[in-house]
Amino acid sequence: MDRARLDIIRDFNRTVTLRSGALDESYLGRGRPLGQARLLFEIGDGGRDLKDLRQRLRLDSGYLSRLLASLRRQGLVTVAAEPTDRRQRRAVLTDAGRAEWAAYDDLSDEVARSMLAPLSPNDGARLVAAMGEVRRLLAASSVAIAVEPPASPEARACVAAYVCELGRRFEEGFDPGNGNPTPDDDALTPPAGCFLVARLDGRAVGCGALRRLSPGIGEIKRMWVAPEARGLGLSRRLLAALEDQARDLGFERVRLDTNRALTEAQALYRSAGYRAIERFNDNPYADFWFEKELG
Amino acid sequence: MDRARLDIIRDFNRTVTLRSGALDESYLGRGRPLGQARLLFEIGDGGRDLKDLRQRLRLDSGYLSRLLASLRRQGLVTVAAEPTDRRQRRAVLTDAGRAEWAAYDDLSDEVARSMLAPLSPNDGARLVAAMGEVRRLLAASSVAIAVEPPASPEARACVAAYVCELGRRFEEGFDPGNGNPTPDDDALTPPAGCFLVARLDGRAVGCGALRRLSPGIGEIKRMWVAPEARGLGLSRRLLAALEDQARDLGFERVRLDTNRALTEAQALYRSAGYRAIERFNDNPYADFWFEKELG
DNA sequence: TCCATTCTCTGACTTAAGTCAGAGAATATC
DNA sequence: GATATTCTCTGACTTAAGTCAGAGAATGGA
Repeated sequence: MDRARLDIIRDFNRTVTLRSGALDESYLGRGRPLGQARLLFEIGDGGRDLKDLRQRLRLDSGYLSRLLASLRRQGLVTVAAEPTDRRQRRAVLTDAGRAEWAAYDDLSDEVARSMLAPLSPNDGARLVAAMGEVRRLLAASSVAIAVEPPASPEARACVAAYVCELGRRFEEGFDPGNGNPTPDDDALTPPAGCFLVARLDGRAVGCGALRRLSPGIGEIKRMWVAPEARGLGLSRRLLAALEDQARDLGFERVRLDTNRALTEAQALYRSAGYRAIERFNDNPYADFWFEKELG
Repeated sequence: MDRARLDIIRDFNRTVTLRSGALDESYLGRGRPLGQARLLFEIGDGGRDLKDLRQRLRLDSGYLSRLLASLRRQGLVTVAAEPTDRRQRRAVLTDAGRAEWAAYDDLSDEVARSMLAPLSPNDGARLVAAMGEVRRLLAASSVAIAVEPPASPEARACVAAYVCELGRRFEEGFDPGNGNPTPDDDALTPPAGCFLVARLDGRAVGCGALRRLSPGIGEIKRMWVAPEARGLGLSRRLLAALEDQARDLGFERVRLDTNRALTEAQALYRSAGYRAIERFNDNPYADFWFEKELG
């Protein structure tokens, strides 16, 4: 049973990498090594910071430098310092570079089209649907959730995005300083509490915090998932991970509050075994309060 | 609309090659270059002919030779001449080689497992289902159908498999020499007729023949799809390709006969627009006769 | 202001991967 | 029995890809 499933996945990995390797080969058709082609394509229409490129393509800085030099020699790219921070540099495509980019873009389309072409319309639609599903679920399965210091830049960015989103969604707006004191970093650091960050390929795409409310009771705060990572079942995993942390930190139950505008959050809490309780704080933005006994 | 579908496919290609690259990386973890690791894995438990290995992994013969030499130096592989044809050689794993093979096998399982692990049981099942579907449809889409000489070894092998299968499936057995004279190669070669072979990654997985029955009327024969390639919609594509060929060769209609045991073939012909007609030949194995007007 | 840090570049490497021509043995074909 | 063909191997290459140490400019913080 499990064997059969593993075999399907292994088969998939085998054949699909082979087929998708067709893209690499079509890229090579333009007479440029893959590394250069990928770099050119990644720089894209708007240009990109070298740091960004290095992270995305996982390149050694020396190697990137050399690849760029060769694209520059071909007249496809210019590199200039950022005005804001002149240590950083930014690669931008020239007109010739943009033309090459378009050619690679066309090749990508062609490969995609050639996968659909031999299939009946019905099978083609099934293929696209199945590919979308695989992509979505593989993305979901490669999200890693880990405890991180709440003061890290990524954690701060998540919280900022969270605050910004609440401001947009609450009817009454949201001012994080109003009434509900923001927990300081120590309160969100073990052993007092913790801060979880969910990462997809290194990029932070979600967070959640746990702090001590009173003896034996933890409070869950700052649960947030980036828009591009929604629909992956991530909030449910974050919630479960926070509950695991709460258990490890010795809490017997956890509480949380939420605003009436966040209907999907309420549904999540209910389906995860939370029950509505009386108001336990004076958060002016809270409309519902929940609690769960940890098993 | 089409744009959206292409983007899903491109997205899929991107992320999936990335994720399945995890397998390569895990292979590298055993301190051996990928080429060697893949070769070792491909030799497998029972050993493999070098020619076979070269085709599967698309290796230059010199390169293969060197890779094998290095595996031999590591004591993982022995290479010996085939007794039947002493130009050919066969690579076989030693005990140490088999142990390494098992280690790579475990790594493949582990990668597959790690894709399932973070998902809920429900999502895991959906992932496996979607992967199976993608694999199946990509295989279907990479089958190529082409006119080939009916005397080629691959064509002969297809016909032999076809004859063998009819022998198994007909209640009365099947003797290709009985009553129904087998068309000679010229009759299945343009401009008289043609022979189509369907190939999946170079391997012949199906065939179909067309010959002249009388002026303006062609006859379809020898339609066969290998068991491992069934369920890909291949027979429908073969039939359509034969009809295209018939049009090109100037036929106005095509006929065919079939045995009562081949129920799925009858269903195919009906759904492809064929109508039952009176007996038009004296094939002792035929129970039904069909005809289609070519548009 | 000084010092540590960040960011990019250069030089000097290593290694894997792959190509090509041709030699030599075994076999198939006429 | 001569000749062509098939199959593998060796030698001599090229190229891409990637690593590592360190230099040099710009910036941020004590």
